[in-house]
Amino acid sequence: MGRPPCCDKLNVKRGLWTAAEDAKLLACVSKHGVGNWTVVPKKAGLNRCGKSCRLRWTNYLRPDLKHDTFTPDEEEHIINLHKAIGSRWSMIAKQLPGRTDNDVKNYWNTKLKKKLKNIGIDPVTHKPISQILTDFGNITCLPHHTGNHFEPSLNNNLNTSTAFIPESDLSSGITELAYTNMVMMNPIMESHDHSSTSALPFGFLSHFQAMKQDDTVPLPPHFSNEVTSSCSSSSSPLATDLLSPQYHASAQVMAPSSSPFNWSEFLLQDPLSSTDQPKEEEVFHGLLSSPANPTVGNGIQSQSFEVGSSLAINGGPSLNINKNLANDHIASSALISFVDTILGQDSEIRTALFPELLDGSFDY
DNA sequence: AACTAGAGCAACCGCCAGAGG
DNA sequence: ACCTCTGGCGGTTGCTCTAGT
Repeated sequence: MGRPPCCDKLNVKRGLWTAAEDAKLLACVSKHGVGNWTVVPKKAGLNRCGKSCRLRWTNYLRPDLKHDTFTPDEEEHIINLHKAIGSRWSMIAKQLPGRTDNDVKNYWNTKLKKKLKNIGIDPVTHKPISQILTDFGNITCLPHHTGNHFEPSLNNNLNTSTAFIPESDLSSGITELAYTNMVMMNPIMESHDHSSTSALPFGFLSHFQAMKQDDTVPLPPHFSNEVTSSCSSSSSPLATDLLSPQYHASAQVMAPSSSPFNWSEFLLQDPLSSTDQPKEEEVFHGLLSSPANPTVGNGIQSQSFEVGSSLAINGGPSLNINKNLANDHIASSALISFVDTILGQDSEIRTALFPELLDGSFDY
């Protein structure tokens, strides 16, 4: 048999912690340190699960935690890091001294997502919603029968995707379903002849739904709920997006200057620059090794992570993430090769998972 | 004053990888 | 080798507070 359980799960106290419990936990941790959380409740005289004690300590009682509101600098860090690595809250939190993953996650969900939506940026892809709409306009109307056929399950599966729909878009006649479909289909559609995608492929959607139900079937990166650009091409603007004047123009339009920093800066760049696409951890270490990143744990030597500082990734060319890429030749070259790589990988994934989509004989 | 809706956030849930018995 | 646990993580829930009516 395995280990004995750490506590009687049915009889431990749950819910909010009292001041007395906090004091006991603090006293215990200061006396014995943080090691084996399974014995902490017994040592501290608490009727709590060890897991609950660990959570309380790491999220609230740790002496190095900040409990004040996030600063604009911290906001910048979170947004930049989210754009780079997605919802890896623990990794993001490690870059913000005194903040926990829970803090960062809550702040993102309650404040930053809304802030981005309000200025027309999709908080998942960090792309301007106007661009998504433009792309949608290039796809001819979704047929009614398709909507009727898929609406319930699609809405069920993709509720979160519609969260960012600006009211103006809804009032202008774009339904949530259409919007959802648009966002869903856009990454795949945009690299194909738009004229051939006038109807949603039933086989494709059912394939998608089947994959959602079967964990053994790998989802293509497009369908990740929270997209991470370090491992997925979909969150990064495609080559045509990055290099087109419309992309830059729309980014400018969608980012008013009322914020303490320029929000449009979060739209245009991707930290990956090398043709040899670095692994996720390498990318993040590339971020950490920026010349200005404060030190945070794991033995990683770093200094303050300045948004706008150059990112030297994996020994490759530096990307200044705050400079306009249109004016940055080096960065543009790096991005082009990066995007080429991504497009190639994208194509492979599509061929593997949706051969019918790439087969000219496929009949919708 | 009472009610309601929304925001904020602490805590829980469930999954995973690695480790212990 | 197998089973079960721990620790860590991201996602979600539900309670509390506050502002608006």
